[in-house]
Amino acid sequence: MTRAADRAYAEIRSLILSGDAGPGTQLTEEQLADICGVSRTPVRDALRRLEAELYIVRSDSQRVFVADWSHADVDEMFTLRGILEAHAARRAATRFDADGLTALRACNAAIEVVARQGEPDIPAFLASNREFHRLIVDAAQSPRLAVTLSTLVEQPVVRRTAMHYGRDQLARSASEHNELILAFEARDAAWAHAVMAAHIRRAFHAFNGARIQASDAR
Amino acid sequence: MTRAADRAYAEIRSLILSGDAGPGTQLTEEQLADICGVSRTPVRDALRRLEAELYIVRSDSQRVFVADWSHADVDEMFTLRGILEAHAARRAATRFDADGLTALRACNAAIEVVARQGEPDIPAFLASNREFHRLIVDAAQSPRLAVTLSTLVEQPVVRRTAMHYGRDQLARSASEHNELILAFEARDAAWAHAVMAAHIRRAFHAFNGARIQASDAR
DNA sequence: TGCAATGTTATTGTATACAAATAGGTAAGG
DNA sequence: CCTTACCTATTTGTATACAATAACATTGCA
Repeated sequence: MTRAADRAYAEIRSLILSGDAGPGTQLTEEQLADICGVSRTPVRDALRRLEAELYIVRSDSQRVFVADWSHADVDEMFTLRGILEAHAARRAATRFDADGLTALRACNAAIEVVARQGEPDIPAFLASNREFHRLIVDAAQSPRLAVTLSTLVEQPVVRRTAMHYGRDQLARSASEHNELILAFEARDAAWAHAVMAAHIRRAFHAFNGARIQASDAR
Repeated sequence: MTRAADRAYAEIRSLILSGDAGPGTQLTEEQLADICGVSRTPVRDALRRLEAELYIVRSDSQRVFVADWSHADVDEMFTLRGILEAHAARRAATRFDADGLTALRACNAAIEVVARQGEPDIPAFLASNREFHRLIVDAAQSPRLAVTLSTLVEQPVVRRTAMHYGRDQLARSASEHNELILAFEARDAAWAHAVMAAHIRRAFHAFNGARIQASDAR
C-alpha cells in the first residue's frame, strides 16, 4: 500500500479532515499533485475514491470541491447510518461468537477508561468507538452492508461531534454500548436493533447541540 | 456525455450485463481499451466506477474480474435494497407533488401496457420499472440515499429476474406499483413503506424461483 | 517426483505531453 | 449601465511511453 495513489488518497483525505481544505474549497488536480509529490494520474485515482465516499463533490464541469455538509445533509446521513447500523446490529445479535463478544467488551472497556479521564483523549475515543462499530458490522457478516456503510463516511461528522463531547457524553456512549453488549449476549435481535437505532440517533442530537453551541460562540 | 470514459463505462457495463463477460472473467485494461477504441486512461476511470457499483471486483494485486453473485450475495442485496427503498418510499409519501405523481402514474401505465402484451417487451419493462423507482427516490429528496441506492446496483440482478418474468409476474409488479401510488396519494408514509418493503421482497423470491427453474433446466 | 529458484511475460502503476472544454474577465455594442 | 460576444487562462480529458509488480512457466536441484 505504498503506492502513490494511496499516499495521495491519505494526504488529500487528511487535508479535508484537518480542515486545511474547508467545505467548498476547490481542489485542482495539479495543485494536489504538487502537495502530494506525485503526478496527476494517481491524484485522479484518489479523487475518484474520495468522490465515492462523499468527501468531495464535482461540479457540472467535473471540477472538484470539498463537500459541504448542510444541516439537512447531516440529518440524512445519521438517518441512513442509523437504519443500516441498526440492521447490522440485528444481524449481529444471532451471529456473534464468544471471541467477537470478548473483543467487543474489551473495546468498550477502553472507551470507559477514556470516559473516566479528567481530560478525555478524544482521538483514543474515536479509535475505540470506530473499532466497536466495526466489530458489529463484521459480526453481521454482510459484505455489501459493510461496503455501503463505509461509503457513508461518518468520519467528518463523527469527528466534529466527538470534539465537543464532554466526559458525560462519553460515559453515555459507553453505557449505550454496554446495553448493546447485553443485547448481543442475550442474542436478542430486536433489542440490539432498537438500542443501536437509539444510539445513533442520540449521537445526531449530540452533534446538533455541539453545532448550536459552536454557532453561539461566534 | 460523449467523453471517452463514459463510452468505455457504457461499453464495459453492457459487456457484463449481456453476459459476454461472465462472472469471474478477468478484464484487462488493454483488452478493454482495444474493444472500446480508447486508451487505457479512460478505461481505468470506467473501471473505478464499475468497481464502486460492484460490477467488478479486484484481486489482491489489483487485477479486475467480473463480479460473481452468490445466492447469499443476492439475498443480502435485496435485503439492503428493501430497507433503503422502503425508507425512500416513506419519505416520498409526504413529499410527492402533483407533477411527480402524474409522472409516476404514466410510468406505471407504460408497465401495464407491456404486461398485457402476448410476448412482453422485457427491456421496455426494465426501463419503465427503473424509471418508476427512480421517481420515488427523487421524491424522497435525499441525495445520499440516492447515491447509496445507486451503488447497490440492482441492474444485474433485476435483469436476471425479469428475464424469467411472465405476463403474470409483470402484472403483479404493476399492481403493487398501483398500491404504492395509492399510498402516495393518501400521503401515508407507513403504508408506502410497507408496500415497498413487500414489493422488493417479492422480487427477491421471483428471482429465486427463476434461479431454481434455470438450474432445473440444465 | 516434488519443490524451489529464476527468468520471462502479462498487467497494472506512474509520469508527461498535448488536446479539449470551461470559467472568468474584457471590450464592444445597445 | 447592462448585455453579449469573444478571448485567454485555467482545468480536466486522453494518449502514450516507460516503470514496477505480480503471475506463470521452466529449469535445476534434492
